[in-house]
Parts: sequence; structure tokens; C-alpha cells
Amino acid sequence: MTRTSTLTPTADNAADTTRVAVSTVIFTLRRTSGAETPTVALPLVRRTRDPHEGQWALPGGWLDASEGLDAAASRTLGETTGLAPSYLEQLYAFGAVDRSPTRVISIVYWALIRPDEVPDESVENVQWFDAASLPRLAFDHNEIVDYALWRLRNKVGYSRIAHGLLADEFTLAELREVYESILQRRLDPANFRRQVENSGTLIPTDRFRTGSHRPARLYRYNQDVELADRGPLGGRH
Amino acid sequence: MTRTSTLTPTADNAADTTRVAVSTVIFTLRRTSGAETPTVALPLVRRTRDPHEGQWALPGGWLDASEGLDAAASRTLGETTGLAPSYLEQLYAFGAVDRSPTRVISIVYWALIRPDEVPDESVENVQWFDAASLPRLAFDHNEIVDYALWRLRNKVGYSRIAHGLLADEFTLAELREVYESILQRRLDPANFRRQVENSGTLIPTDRFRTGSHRPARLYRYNQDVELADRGPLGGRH
DNA sequence: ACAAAAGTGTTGTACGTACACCCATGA
DNA sequence: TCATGGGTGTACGTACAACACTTTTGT
Repeated sequence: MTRTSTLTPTADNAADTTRVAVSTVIFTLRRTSGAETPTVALPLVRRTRDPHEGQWALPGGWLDASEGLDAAASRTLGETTGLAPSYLEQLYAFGAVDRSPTRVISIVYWALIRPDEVPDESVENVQWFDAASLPRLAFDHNEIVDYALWRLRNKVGYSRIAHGLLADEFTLAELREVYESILQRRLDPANFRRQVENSGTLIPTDRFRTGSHRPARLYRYNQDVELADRGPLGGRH
Repeated sequence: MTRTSTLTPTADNAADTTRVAVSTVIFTLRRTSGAETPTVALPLVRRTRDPHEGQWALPGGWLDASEGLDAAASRTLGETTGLAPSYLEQLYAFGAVDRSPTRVISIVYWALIRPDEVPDESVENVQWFDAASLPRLAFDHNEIVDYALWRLRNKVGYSRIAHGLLADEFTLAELREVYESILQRRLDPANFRRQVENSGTLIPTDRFRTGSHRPARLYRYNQDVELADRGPLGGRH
């Protein structure tokens, strides 16, 4: 009871057998042909080696000794999928003993990317899946995605992360569609408009989206307002 | 851009130089003699080795290869301070390259403990500090405590974690005092009573706290209600 | 009796929800 | 002109803040 922490190597520490990986759950919205509302989708990488060869897994890789965790998440995501997210935040550290044959601690991030930033030609071994209907993934990655979805749905209620899924200018209907897709329920257009207008986070522009019926005013996000309050850790992305 | 993640050892991974530590920010409420409201306090451990020998640091230790992260947090907290918290939750993984002379990833937990569970005789090299007036701590531990305090204050607003700082039976004034101490502002007794009564999380008992003026009814928490909604990760503590 | 905390009642405001209604455009 | 989504108005219910008031104890 009196042993003190030393933060220096000791015989019983896990340095030689435990490795640190970084993975990212990155969401976008996808308009499935013919469907009225877009659905939440994410890219997965087919594993080319054991363990779980052939199964789909979250994009990620090993932490490099010379990079921070955020940087590792960005790098491994880019290397595996070619994507560079508009929003990136740490999700959770997963470290159950039996989650992999060898001991692996996974620092998992979650991210958002705008549909227009997703390349049309898919990268080798990468495929996009609807979050609602995933296959059995490698390791504990199903559990991880579930948790990331829960965080996404929670956070959309009290922050402005929806921005991360939209282009710079958008109509209120487009913004509402993002919320409806994530929350999986319809929102009253009139009330949605007032809520978001009174929040002070939107700036109306002079431009309109035309093409169908009455033109809709385009809005921009107020850059002065942070996407999400992350407390003392700040908003570094 | 087409390199795929393998989650198997490679030449450039950090296994041989990066180590994983687990630390815990554990809060309690302390009634400083004469003060009207209690203050948030936490135990720190004096470092007995380099780096940062002599400075105060969060209780913690190295992750053992055979234990999960939650278990490691409980174990290292117990070994360094003798404490066993009533609430324990993962806070964040800190992994800046320069946060320690050697590369250390710290999985940090935060916890609550009831004042009556804090032993009177302090353990060797352990001392309790007011969260509001900490010295300069070892590593990035000041930053970590700030973040934990931010999470505590946030979470007290939308969950019932205040329970983790109270005995089984308590008066509404005592519960209100917990909130006031954490949020650092006074709450209207009348409105507080109604809010908490209507939340359905409290069960009135037949017992009363006597001793000063009109006796106050004692309440218990409804065990059916989770302390905090933690989503798919569940409440395992 | 009086101070002080426990507990109740009342009122105003803010905000979310439901829904009726008008407006402007493409076809 | 009509269907449709853009946009406004309004009424209702809940929730919270402020604060006056009553109740019950210790001294």
C-alpha cells in the first residue's frame, strides 16, 4: 500500500509486450440512391494479415515513437484511406487483455468528413459501409463503432459538429437533413429554423440555392464559435 | 496512400520505446475548517525518483500486461494511495511526445470517493490538495487535473455522479452542498429540492437528520438509475 | 420568543413543440 | 395554376429562476 509510482521502467511493466495502436472511426453522410434521407457511413479497411485476415477493420496503425496521438491518428487515417477529416477528436482508449491475440492498446479517434471530400474512386482495400448495417468486424471494432455512433448522436445535440459534414455554404434544409440523419428522426422545419437562427452560430449570406421551387438562402457558420467545447484541451483541429 | 494497417509488429512501431502508464485523478470534498462550503480536493503522490523527483504527481503506475485498463487504474490507485473509489471512469489518453523524457502514453482515469472513505491517517508520500490551489505538478499533470475538473463540472450537470461523493443516506441540503461546491455557485434550496424530487432518482426514507433546527429528511439514491449514461460501454463500476 | 433551516406556493420568463398559414418558384 | 419546399405567426405546455411564505426544531 505504500509503493509509489515511479514512471520509470520496472521488471513488471508491460513495455516489451504491449503495443499502442491508433484507429479512427470516421463518419460521413451518404445519399443512398433513391432514399429520402442520407445515412451515416464509414470507411473500413480489409485486413491483409493475421489476425482476422480478410475481415474489415477500422483504419489505423501503430503509434510512432516520434509523433503525438492526434498526429498518429491523422497520419494512419491518411495512409490507409487517403482521407483528411474536418473534425477529429479522441474517443476512448480500448485495452481489454483479450481484444487481440497480442496485447494492444488502441487509442481510438472519431472524425467527420464532408461528403464532397470523399474521393469517388475508392482506395485499394477500403470500402464504405452504412453504419446501421455493418458486418462482423475484426477485433472489438463493432463495439468501438457503436460507441462512436453514440458519441456522435449525443454531441450533435449540444454542439455544432454538424458543420463537419457540410460544405462552407448550405441551406437550412441541408443542415436539418444532417441532424435528421444522425438523430434518425424528423425535425420540424419551422422550429429548427428558429432554434438555429437564435443560436447565433449561423451567418446568412446573400446567395440562394436555386433549382427547385422557392430558392433557399445559403448560410455560413460563424467561425468565431467553436465546433465543440472541449474544455482545457482546447480546439486544436 | 495504399499502405494498409496490419496491427502486427513492424520495424517502425514504437513497442520497444513507448510505455503505457495509468493514472487517476480522484476527487473528494473536504470541509476546510471554518469554511462554509466544502472544497474539491485530490490526493497527490510525491515522486521519489527522476524524472521530477520531489514533485507532486497523480497516483498511478505502469500498465501490467495481464490486466485491463480499468483494472490497472484501480490497482495502481490502491497501491499508491490505498483508496478504492466509488466511481471510476476513463478520462483521456495523453500522449504528447515531450510530456516525459521517455515516451509515455498515460491513460488517465478520474474518480470520486466519499469523504468518509478517506482514511484519516495519510499514507506515506501522499497528501491531499485543494483542487483550486495546486502547486506545479510533475509532467503535464496540472493540465490533466484541469481537464478532469472541467469534466466533473460538466458531468454534474447532466448525471447523478454527485452520489459518488455522499454516503448512502443524505439530506437535500447535503446533496445541494455537493453541487454548490463543484459548480462554485449557490443554488436556490426550493428550486433544487423540486428539481431533484421530480427527477425520480431519489427515494425518501423515514429517517431524519437531527441536531440543528428543523430535522431534515434523509434520502437514498434510486439504485435502478445509473450514475451516468455511458452508452454502449455500459456502467461497469 | 426567536433564529435558522426545512419545506411549500406563486409568479414570470424562456424555450421547445405543434401546427396553421403565407410566399416564391419550377414545371 | 398548382404542387412544393421556404419561411412566418401563434398558441400551448414544460421547465427553471426568483422570491414570498409557512413549518418545525434548538436554544
